[in-house]
Amino acid sequence: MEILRSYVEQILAPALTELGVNGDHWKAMIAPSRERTMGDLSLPCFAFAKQLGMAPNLIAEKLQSIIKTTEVISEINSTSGYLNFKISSTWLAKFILSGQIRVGDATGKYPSGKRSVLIEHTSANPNGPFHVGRARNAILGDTLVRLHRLHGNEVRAEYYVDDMGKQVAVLAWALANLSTDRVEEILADREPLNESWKDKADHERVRWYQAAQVLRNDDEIKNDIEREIAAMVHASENGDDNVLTSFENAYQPVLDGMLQTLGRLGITFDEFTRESLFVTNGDVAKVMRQLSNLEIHGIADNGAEYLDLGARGLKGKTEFYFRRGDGSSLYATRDIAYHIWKFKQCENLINILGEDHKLQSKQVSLTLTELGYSTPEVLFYSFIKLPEGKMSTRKGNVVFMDDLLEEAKAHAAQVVREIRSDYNTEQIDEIAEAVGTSAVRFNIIKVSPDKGFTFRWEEALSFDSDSAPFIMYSHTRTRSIAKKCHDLGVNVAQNNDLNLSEIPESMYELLRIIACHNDILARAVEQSRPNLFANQLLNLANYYNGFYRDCKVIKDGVVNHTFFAISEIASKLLKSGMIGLGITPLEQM
RNA sequence: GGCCCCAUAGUGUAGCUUGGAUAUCACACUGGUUUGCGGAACCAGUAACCCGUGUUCGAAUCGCGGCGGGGCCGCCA
Repeated sequence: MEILRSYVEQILAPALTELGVNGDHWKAMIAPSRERTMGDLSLPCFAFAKQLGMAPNLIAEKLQSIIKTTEVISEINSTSGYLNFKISSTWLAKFILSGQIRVGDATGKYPSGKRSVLIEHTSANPNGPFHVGRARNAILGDTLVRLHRLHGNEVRAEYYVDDMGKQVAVLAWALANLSTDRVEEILADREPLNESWKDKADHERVRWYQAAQVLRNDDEIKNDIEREIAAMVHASENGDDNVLTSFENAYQPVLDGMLQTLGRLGITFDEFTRESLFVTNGDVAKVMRQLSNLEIHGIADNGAEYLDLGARGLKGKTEFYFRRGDGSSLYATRDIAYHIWKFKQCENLINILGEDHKLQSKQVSLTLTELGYSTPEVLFYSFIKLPEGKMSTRKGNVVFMDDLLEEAKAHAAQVVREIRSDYNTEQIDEIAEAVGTSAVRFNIIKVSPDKGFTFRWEEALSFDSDSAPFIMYSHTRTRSIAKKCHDLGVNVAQNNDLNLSEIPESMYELLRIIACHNDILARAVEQSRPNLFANQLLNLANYYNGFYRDCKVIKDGVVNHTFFAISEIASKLLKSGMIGLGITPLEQM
């Protein structure tokens, strides 16, 4: 609870001086109390023991006896070497009711101009539909975009489109050379295309991609195919317009289909940047010339060039190749050109990458440093597995995001139908869509990014626990109460009608969690850990429910203005926080 | 084989940077309350620091060594 910090320091300073503690290094030691019942901020006294020749618990007790409570700090206690400070409920209520807690807006309407960041996320190869593993990137990335905006940062969300290279070439080759019948013949032993997606290009065209992958393993013809594909790749890397156009015709409908899926999850981008740009505009050639002049530069027998990053602390395989023997560039080389370009757009970069990109990302960063540029922050995430092993678009053992969203929606509709028999089909459909997509997002962001997990249908479709629907329901309840107040002719709580003489425990608890709300948001943003804020929103919803139980906003047809004002503040924080996580706030559900 | 990441109750998670309280919070589970300003609610209880070792008055936290899970080690992307 950072709002309390300066007040604690203020009363602590003279007391510590009196005891004989000099300097202000103790300020850094003040930390949130471990348990809420003890206090809000605590000072561990162990570090003073040696200097003062006193036991820590005696120091804490001594300090407690010296320090007097204030209007802000209503309780000071000492337990086993800790001095605990608890915030005054009355002061806190006044503070919060005076509107001093920033609500924020995750859609970016009210940037504070604090910081401007360019977040690149997703950037999936446009060769097939999203499966839940690939979608972790998009969901984490988009949530980070939203949380930065909620925090007040200006954000540009960017998708780097891989419009050249082998994966796209394979797709283009297949579409040009294989008939529909031929594709189905090759994939005869696999699951057929799900009828629901037969007009969605990402689902449709991935079969061409998969069929081509099968043929590339066929000993009789693979050499011919490989030669044709290599020629296309080579041409694309030299900026051949015809080939790049054929690539675009192949992948763009696929990308559109993929973006349609993301759109359903509320994920959009401000900018799409194509990899080929840096080949055609000469940036890549320029970067390669610069790299060739570096001290750590080396040349292989066939003319391929690399940097020896071992000289810069890289362990394991230290040669980082940036130019092939035939003079063409590699993916990482183009990525360096892309980063240099990104730094011209914005000085703070964040990338969201799968853990398989760790080495690559390290190589890019070391090289950028070598060239005198700064480096991006990177959020790495582990993969989502299936109980039977890892997912692979190539092999076809995946759970498609489109299928998951449909299942989640169907499940949500079933629950709503049971609970709200009076809703019509249209209402149920709208609620089910919001609940289904929100639940899917939340189940992914509540897990720490660096931990892998196994996808289970049962868990993905579970709404009854620590889930988005729980938060959504609390928010809906706040709206329902506000509507009732409105019906009673009370639209806004009257400030002069507030009564703070008696503050119930559960209201105090809600106020305390509200007071920490933006501390948690700041930490989630600074450390790129959306799961921290997901947990905060769950807590907020929980404490609101406790408040709701004990503090009746409307009793016997009369509105309690104090409770109503608190309820409305919680409602706003819930709503802005939900949008920050990509959960859809509803008026009724 | 080499390098990197992860490991806290049944599940998820905080704490680890800067060692110090009875290890946080939520869900699940068990028991209870309650017919509600929306019960998708509330209250209570059970339950965990991967193993070993070192440093220390004190280790979830720091060092070393293991086990387990994941990733990487292409002139692929």
